[in-house]
Amino acid sequence: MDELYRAIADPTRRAILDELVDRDGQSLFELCGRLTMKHGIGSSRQAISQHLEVLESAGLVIVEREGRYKFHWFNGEPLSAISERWPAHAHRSAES
Amino acid sequence: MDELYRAIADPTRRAILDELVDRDGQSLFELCGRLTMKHGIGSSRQAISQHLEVLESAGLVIVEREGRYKFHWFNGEPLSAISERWPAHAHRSAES
DNA sequence: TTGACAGGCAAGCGCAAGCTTGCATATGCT
DNA sequence: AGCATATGCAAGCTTGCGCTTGCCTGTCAA
Repeated sequence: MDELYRAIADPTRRAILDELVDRDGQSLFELCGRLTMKHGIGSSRQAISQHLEVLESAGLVIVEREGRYKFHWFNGEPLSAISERWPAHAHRSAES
Repeated sequence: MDELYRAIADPTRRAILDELVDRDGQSLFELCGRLTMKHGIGSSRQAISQHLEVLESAGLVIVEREGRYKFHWFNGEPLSAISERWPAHAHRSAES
């Protein structure tokens, strides 16, 4: 459960989540290309792979192997723990 | 906006938010005591103070000085950016 | 005014995290 | 079989972060 907050703490990993929401089921190479093009991220393939491991262990990305390819899907379910933990509205009640 | 994710990445800062939700308007000393008692956090006063700076710059904690005291309020509004950015439900549609 | 109390500032340490590099494994095509 | 493709593994480096330590500032009461 601690992995969730660590996972979304990195801007590159957040961009990966954005990309997967935009187009689900991408492979590692596909992700690397689109991250470079659309998000200006110049990290190596291994770096992205390590990010995906973190996202997977947090449950935010679901992986499915198919031959020599590895496809990734976004899963936003773990994020609900955040809005359930803290109220999203301002807690400070209006007082003079 | 990047500060939000960094702020909730640390378990001690998350405990501080929990504490402020539980009892709003605490001072620094009060927070240190309750964090030690209820959450088993043995960090020094300076450490907690630095955490509060991070939370404040993320907009998650609102500060109000009163004499020599400094009171802290929880503000959950910035958290809404998370649920607005990614869908909380599973994105992978059932297939096969 | 003196002293106690609440908090701030800044330098330094140790560890974890992100990234790179180099090599290894596995799948598919010809 | 042989080679290119797609990904995995592991060691090493560097930066950032959380924390401590020591001293300074500001506020209130006696």
